[in-house]
Amino acid sequence: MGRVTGDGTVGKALEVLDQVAAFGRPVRFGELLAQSEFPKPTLYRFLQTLTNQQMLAYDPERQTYSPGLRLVRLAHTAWDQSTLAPVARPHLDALSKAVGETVHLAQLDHAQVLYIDKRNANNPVQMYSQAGKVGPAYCTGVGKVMLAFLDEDAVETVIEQQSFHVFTEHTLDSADALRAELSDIRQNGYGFDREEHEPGIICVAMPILTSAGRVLGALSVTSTTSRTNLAGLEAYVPILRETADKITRDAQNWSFPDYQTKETTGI
Amino acid sequence: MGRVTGDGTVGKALEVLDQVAAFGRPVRFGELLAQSEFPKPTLYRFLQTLTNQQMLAYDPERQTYSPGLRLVRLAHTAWDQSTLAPVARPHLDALSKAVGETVHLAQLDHAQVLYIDKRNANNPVQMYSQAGKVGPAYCTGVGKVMLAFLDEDAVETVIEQQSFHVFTEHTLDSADALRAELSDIRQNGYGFDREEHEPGIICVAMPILTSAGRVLGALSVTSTTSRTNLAGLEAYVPILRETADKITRDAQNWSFPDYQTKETTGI
DNA sequence: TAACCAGGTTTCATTATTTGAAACTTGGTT
DNA sequence: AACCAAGTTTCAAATAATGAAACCTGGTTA
Repeated sequence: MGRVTGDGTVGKALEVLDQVAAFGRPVRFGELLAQSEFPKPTLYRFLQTLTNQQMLAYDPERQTYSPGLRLVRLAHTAWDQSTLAPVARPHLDALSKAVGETVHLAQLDHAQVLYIDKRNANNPVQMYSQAGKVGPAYCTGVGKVMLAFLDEDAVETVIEQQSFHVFTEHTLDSADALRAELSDIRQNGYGFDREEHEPGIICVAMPILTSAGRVLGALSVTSTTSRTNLAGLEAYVPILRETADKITRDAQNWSFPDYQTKETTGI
Repeated sequence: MGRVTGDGTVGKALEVLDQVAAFGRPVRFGELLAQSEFPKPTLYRFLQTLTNQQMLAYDPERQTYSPGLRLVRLAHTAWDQSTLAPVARPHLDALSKAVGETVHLAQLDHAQVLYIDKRNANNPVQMYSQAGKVGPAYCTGVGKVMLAFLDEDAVETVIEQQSFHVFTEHTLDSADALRAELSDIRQNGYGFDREEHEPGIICVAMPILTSAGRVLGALSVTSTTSRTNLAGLEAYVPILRETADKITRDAQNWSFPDYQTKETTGI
């Protein structure tokens, strides 16, 4: 009965779009209907509209829907305009060259980590495969360092939304464990992923903050337990900090909020 | 009065989204209003809804809208599911290594070229910067080879939509010039960009076709007139053809339409 | 200080669109 | 030939979108 989506028709249509994307593979009308809150003709019309609008692609051969090319076009602008990526790019390149390990740039989106850019030391390139990918905040290096520097009520809101799904034996599995970890991170100024998300995978992560202390994003250097250990990764902290500082500075000169106050903007 | 967008409210909202993206920079309400066909409160509400839905990001400091992070998330799925990129990736890597020049993968979207992936020989990575970018079909190598292998009525539809803006002294500036060029390309099986889009920039391009001859996309190797010439680029035709064939084959094994007939799918 | 103004936001009766139960098609199967 | 699952269309009722006008609000000018 009550409102389900908010934001009227547009919100509902976008919910359908998310639903299609969530399948992660081309999906049939019936499959969507089975788990849709919308009645048949309503869902049908949304799919038609979204397909018309190229937000979905329809394969008539297989009668399946997938996210459409218009999203790729739009995301190009979004990535270039609403993320740290363009500002961070040269610094990420330099960091990658210096450390010779996989490097990530991430931002917080809702209560999740959104990967924005990546440098893969060994087989270079790859990437869109990673950019746009989302991951859990409570068990990744970048996620935890971003949470650590949110203000107190924001962090609680985000903590409530974590699933605390246990991926490995090291995964933090409760809000309290996470709070303790965040407190440590605030002390140190950086954090680790101690095989919390994937066995054998470890990383050091550094937040990117504005001069006012607001969280912009995070950087990390990732490796494996077979190649190094946490102490080894900790050696990257200075260069990570420098890189983060440079990104902060460039973001300031570019156009990020929280920077140019009314006074400096004025005239 | 008459319908403007089709697709009702959702179509209108997406039109606003496009309008914001088209600015290519954070944009204020007033600027949008000035060139919007919607009255003030209507535009206002669309912006609110889209912002709510994270399709737009609002910067309260500067009172500006930009495309939002939700697009980046959604595009990740779209790129991975509705483009040739995941199938082509290893072949593009190999091609890039072999030729040591910049390599592009593109698809046709509306009447435009949509760049899907890229390998930059010298400074590797970059990319999302390119992936999602659109370009003209009538004056790029990838654009022309894709047009050349469309069926006759499809190609005419697309030709009608070309702007024939003159970028350089070599730009094809009429439908007839383009038709002649496409005919040549059909003969050869591949095409060139002879500094038609940017002075000094040349490329060889190869279409990627299904076994039934339908256009899936195109590959190109790009260089500069200071480093090589068309004859030099033509040497890459064999490896381009091989690469395109491999992509065709893999696309077949993966899941592209026009391939698995009811018989092979059915059991 | 007061009047003014541009840019942005809200109201609310009118209008147009969305909604979904039910009926209908279609292609494939018993 | 009857049946069935999956997808598509209809149409009156319910709902949401619309936009002219009024209203804020912070900054600027007289």
